[in-house]
Parts: sequence; structure tokens; C-alpha cells
Amino acid sequence: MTSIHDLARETGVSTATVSRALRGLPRVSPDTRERVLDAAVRLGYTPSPHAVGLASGGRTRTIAIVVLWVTRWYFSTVVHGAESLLRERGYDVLLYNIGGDAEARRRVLLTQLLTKRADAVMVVGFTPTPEEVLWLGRHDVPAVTLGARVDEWPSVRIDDENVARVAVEHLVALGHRRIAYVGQLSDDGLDLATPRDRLHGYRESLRAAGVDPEESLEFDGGFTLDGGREAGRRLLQLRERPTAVFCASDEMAYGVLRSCLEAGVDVPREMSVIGVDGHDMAGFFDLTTVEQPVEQQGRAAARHLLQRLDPDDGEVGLVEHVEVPTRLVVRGTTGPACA
Amino acid sequence: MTSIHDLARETGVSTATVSRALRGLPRVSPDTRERVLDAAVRLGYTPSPHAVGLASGGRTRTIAIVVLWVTRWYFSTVVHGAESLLRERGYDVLLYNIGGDAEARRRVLLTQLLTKRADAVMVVGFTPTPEEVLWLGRHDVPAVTLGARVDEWPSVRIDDENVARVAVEHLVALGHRRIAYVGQLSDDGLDLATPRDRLHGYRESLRAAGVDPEESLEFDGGFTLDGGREAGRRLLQLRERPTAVFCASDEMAYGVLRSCLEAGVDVPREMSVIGVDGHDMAGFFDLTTVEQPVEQQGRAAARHLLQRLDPDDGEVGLVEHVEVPTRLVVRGTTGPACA
DNA sequence: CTGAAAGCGCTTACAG
DNA sequence: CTGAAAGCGCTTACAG
Repeated sequence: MTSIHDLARETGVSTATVSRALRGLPRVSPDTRERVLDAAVRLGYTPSPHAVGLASGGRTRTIAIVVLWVTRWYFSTVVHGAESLLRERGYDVLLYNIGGDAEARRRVLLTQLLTKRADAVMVVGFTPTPEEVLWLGRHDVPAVTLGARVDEWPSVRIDDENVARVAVEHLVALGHRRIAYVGQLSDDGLDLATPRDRLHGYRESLRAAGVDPEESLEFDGGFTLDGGREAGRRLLQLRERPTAVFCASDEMAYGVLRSCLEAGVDVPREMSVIGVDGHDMAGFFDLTTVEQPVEQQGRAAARHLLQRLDPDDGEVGLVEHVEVPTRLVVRGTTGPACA
Repeated sequence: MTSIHDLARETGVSTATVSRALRGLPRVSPDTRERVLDAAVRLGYTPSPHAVGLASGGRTRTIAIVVLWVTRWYFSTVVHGAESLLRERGYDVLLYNIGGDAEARRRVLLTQLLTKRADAVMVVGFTPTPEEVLWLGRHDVPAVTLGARVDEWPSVRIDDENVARVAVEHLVALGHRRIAYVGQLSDDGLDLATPRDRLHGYRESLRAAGVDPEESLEFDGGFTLDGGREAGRRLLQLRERPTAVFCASDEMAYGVLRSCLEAGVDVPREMSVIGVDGHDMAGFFDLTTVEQPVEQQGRAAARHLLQRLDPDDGEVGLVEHVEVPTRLVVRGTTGPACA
């Protein structure tokens, strides 16, 4: 492990000068700088992050990404987008995959550990509690949320209510009036904004279309494939069957499509199905959906943090709430309502 | 940030004693220990990982996981399995998602950075080069591979040749003789063992069944859904159409299923399709497949590293190559060959 | 059982 | 432009 001392000895200057030369600080003669840089390359020098961190008050060039379930498309795609940008800029990513476990979440977010191991935190998919916001704020850890929002932190997300509105309006425009919802109705205390907002948007836009939302048309699909399939089964057994379903995620929509297939219900002639996400396989299933740019959201959130950490000259430190645009992609699973 | 000095002052002992008490080291009176521990809790003390790392020769309680594509099922599932165990044991996970980029891979694996930031490395899905093996070995970084193998490191994987054999034998037993392969034929220099071994196993087991492998029946599906779909299209246009396809991944199999559907080819009556993986959606597609336990492989690899890092008493340091068992799951996409 | 002191590899005022 | 020295928060022989 070659250290700064080796470079100092090799080049005949002090370690202070080596340090300055290495980091491109001013007040080093071009000649000295060059000799140091050259030695660094020759001896294969890399700074010890521990020493740097200790000496310079804790900067680690590491960013923590806290997700709920890495194995789910939205989360892994966010991680993919964020990680690539961060690595490009010389930051490493600490991944915390806390699942539905509230205890794990507390440990990760409320522990001093996090504040000492990462320069910043990206919270993906859930709303941090006031306590968590306060804690990280007090420890000066810049944070950003993705797919959720608190006033104190910048956020990157889509307008979930609007997404629901776009989906429902598409169905209404096709003549549907009896429109079911498959989403998530209970939460296990995780306080997920997305399912709540999409449900709300669904109800509101039904009302706007002059239709009274009925609770009997709202199903819990748990945001999973199998949950969607099960919800689809129940929905198809309704005495007064709806003619369309708005699914709050594409994966649940796949499940609903499957249950239609199994029940011999023709899509879209007898049942229109629309999802949300623009999931990998939406094209594959020929699913009409409202697409959101997930990888870009990951990158945008990363960019936010990078700006907070290494502010460029004129940069002002506003708390920005970015809502990225979504896009209705009409495919084969939605069609006109038959009388 | 309360430090070890605060605790020393608070309890009236030296920092050396505080350090020993905190870490459960012997030669501390029970009374002292208790007072220190108590103060630590009261003052909300957490050690600075930087200081610990620097002082104790670099241990970071961090493990690097290097994957090719986090967004793909196999990789995210491995990460999920490994991370949960590691976090339980107090280790953090640094995630490197290098994609197909050979340059990124070199930077990540061959840089001193990695050796200084992580106590160990888990390489997922590709074979490290001799140079990489040498480098990490020289820097004393314990490593393990997943889904690949080098002699110098322990590994956790399935027997990919055998997986292919099991799949092909299942088809042969159903009377199929003309069996196509959809996998990956070229590699972009990444040197991925999995596609190569599965292809090899496919050819060998055909030969064992007295069938000569034909290159015209081997298709490149790039291990993606769309690649599989495209391969399926081409395969169905063959003048002498095969009666079965062995797909080296479930996702490619979904693609093939889709192309059968589009071409009006009945599965399994006119075409049997079998995959590999036990992917999330295999049941959904009613796909016959050879399942591998991916989450468990992630956990097993993590366990290996933990053992290397904190060897229990009698533990011997053998380089273990673990092959986890796979399981043929017969569903609806394979059936008897019709004459 | 406990403490004084050196050291881990850097950064950062402070002099010069 | 450069260097000597202190300090970041711990751990670790070495004495006692």
C-alpha cells in the first residue's frame, strides 16, 4: 500500500505538498505537481478513503440508497440509473434493501452509522417520517426522496394522481363508465404515497366524469403479479362486471390479463385493462399503460445530491420538487366499451 | 458527534479502556464496562468507521458486490439474498453495477480503491480474469464468485452443464429428437461461463441421446425477452421445424412462447418449450423449467465471506466450490412429441 | 484491570 | 510555493 509518505520520499517534498499537488489545489509549482503526479502513477498510489474521511471531516464519497425491494422493477431500475451516474462521478453506492421491515428501516435511517458512512442519502419509494427527516437534517446529511415527497427534502417523482387521471380519462373517452381499480388498499404502516395517490386520482377522475366511485370496485392487488391475478379473478366474478380496469402497476395488470385469459374473457372486447409504469414487459403483453421514466428519475435524484455535495459556482440551494412527465402509451389491451 | 473521548470524560477512565470496554475485550472490570456501555447508550455513541478503519488496519465492515446488470432478475435476487444476511451481521454492501462495460469492470476490480473500501468482494455472473484474481489476492481481499468459477476462489453456483442435460433429457424422454437451443452464442469478450456451459451441456446430451447437434438449430437470444422472441420467430420459420426448444433462461423462453402464440403454433402440442431459472414469472407463464435457488446462492456466498472474515474457532480455510442443486419443474409448456 | 503514548494516512491552518 | 506540526477518532502494544 503506497502512501503519501512514499510519494513524499520519492519526490523529495513534504507530505503536505504531495497532498496539495494530488488534489489539484493551487499554490503548487507546475513542476512539483508534475513530479508528484508522475510518482503517484508509477507507484500505483490511491488514497485511503479512511484517512481522507477522518482528516477532512467525514466525507466518504459514498452515497446510501435505501430501497424497499431491490428485486422489483421500479427499484432496481432506479438503482441502475443512480449508480451509473454516481460511479461516473467517483461516488460509491451503499445499498440498503430494507423490505417491508419497519425495524430495519429505523436501524438504517436513524442510526449514526449511516450519517458517518455516507455523504448523502437517497430514499426510494417511501415517505420518511418526521423523526427521520429531523435526524438526518440535524446530522447534515443531504437527502432526496424518489417516488415520495417531504417538504424539507428535494424530491423526484411523477404526479401519481395525475397518472391515475390520465389512465381513467383514457378509459372514459373509450366509453367506459364502470371502471374497477386494482392497487393497494392497506399499507402495513409503511406509509407509501404512491398507492394512496393513485387511488385518490382514480376516484377523483371518476367523479369528474360524473361516475360515483364504488368501493366494491376497488381491489387490493398488493402491487404484485399474483395479487393482480387474484384481484382479476374476484373482479370477473362480480354480478355487475366492470368493462374496464385501471391497475396501479403494470405487473398487477399482467395478473389481471392472465385472469381474463383463464376466464375466457376477451381483452379488450369484454374488458379493457390499463396499467402504470412502462415496465419492461409492457410491450410484450401489448399492455396500454402510462409510462414513467424510471431510470432517468434515478439519475435526476443522483444529480441533485451531487449538486448539493459539490455545488458549482452560482448554484442556489433551493429545495426542488421535480415532477417528471409521464406518457400514455396506447396498445392493444384497451378498446371501446360495448353497450 | 460524541466520540470515545466524551465517553472517557463522562466515565472517568482512559480512552483505551473505553475502546476495550466497548468492544467486549477482556481485561476490563465488569463495573467499568457497564459504566462505559451505559454512557455510550446515553450519549448516543457510534464509532466512526473511518477512525476504526484507519486505526485497525483497514477493516471497513463493508462488502463489495459486483454485478453485471442489477435490473435483471438473477442479479437483483442475488443481491437481495446476500444483502439481507450481510446487513444482519452488521456489514454494509457497496454495489457496483458494471453492465457490459469491460472498462468499468477493470476500474472497479483492479483499482486499489476497492481493496481499501471493502473487506471482501463478491463477483456475480462473470469469470474474473487471472489479472483480477492475482490483484485481489495480492491485496488480501477475500473474494467469492457466484454463477462463475475460478480455482483460486470459493464459488457458489449451479452445474450449468447438468442443468442443460436435465432439460434436454426431459425433452428426449417426451420423444423429442429435433431440439433447438436458444441462448447466447457470442459474448463481447465478457467471458460468461453460464451461456457457454449450457450450450455445451445441450450438445453433449443430444449426442448422448444419439442425436447430432446442428448449428442451424442454435439461436442467439441474448438472454433477454426480446432476444428470445426474435430467436423464436426465426426458429419457427425453419423448413424442418424442431418440435422442442431448450431456452437457456426463462426470460428467453417467455419470448419464444410469445412468438409461438403470434405464429399460431400451439404449445406444447406443436412445440415444447423449456427454460432455466425458476424466474418469478415462470409459474405465471406455466413454463416448464429447471429451477435454481438464486436467493439462497446469494446468502451462501455471503456466508462464505463472513466465515473468511470472522473465522469461528475450528474453521479451516478450504477453497470450497459449492454446487447447489437444481430441480426440474414440469408445467404446461412441454409435452410429448407428435410423430 | 488500567493508562500514557504512538500510530493508522491523510488534511489543514500557520509560518515562512 | 513549501514545510513542520497538529489533529481527525480510533486501536494497540507496552508499562504498570
